[in-house]
Amino acid sequence: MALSPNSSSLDLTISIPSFSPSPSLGDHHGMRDFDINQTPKTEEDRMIGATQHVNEEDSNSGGRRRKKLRLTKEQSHLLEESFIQNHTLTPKQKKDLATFLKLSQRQVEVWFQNRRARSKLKHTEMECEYLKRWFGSLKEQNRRLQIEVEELRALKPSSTSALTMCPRCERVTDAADNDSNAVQEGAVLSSRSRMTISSSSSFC
DNA sequence: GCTGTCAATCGGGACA
DNA sequence: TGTCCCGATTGACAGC
Repeated sequence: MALSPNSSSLDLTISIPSFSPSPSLGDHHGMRDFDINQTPKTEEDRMIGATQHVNEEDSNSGGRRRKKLRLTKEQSHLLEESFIQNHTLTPKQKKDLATFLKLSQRQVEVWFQNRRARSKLKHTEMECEYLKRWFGSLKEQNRRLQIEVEELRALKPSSTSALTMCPRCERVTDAADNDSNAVQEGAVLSSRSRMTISSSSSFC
């Protein structure tokens, strides 16, 4: 397969197996979309190709049996390349691509829709993985902090009961020592200290 | 036989 | 109102 820069004069060799249109399967109520299993009505619609084939039983069974179309490697590859460039197609791009690939515009449209869906699903799965790992690290961090808290409590049981910060000078005092006004100079507020901030009481 | 993949279908929302 | 797109689902098929 060779691609020239000018899309209108692409030099692409795609193997298109002989195409046999499906027999018309009658009126499908409420069906708005192009049905690949129906007889193509226009020249463009007749461009449906790829590996589509007709099962003779279909026309006899009476039921509408969908045939599985497999795009050729070349078709998939070119569609993929187009998708990398643009996740959505303009009507002209769609028409050109369909003509070039000898597919119907509807097939190209469907391929892009499904491709976008797969792309989104993949992205969501990656996001899920990321969030799982993040959750794991947060759990681990939480576990470490809890151990740290336990260690601090073990060091001085009375001081971890309640620390209070003076709203004016923002110094931290031990509630247990409040009566004696033992103010901790330059105490640093951190996650390691369990404290309550009182807005009404003044210590200074 | 089961399972995964993927083209096609369906119903519905958004928008010009 | 027609067209386009999306999400959910179906169904054919391939690989195991």
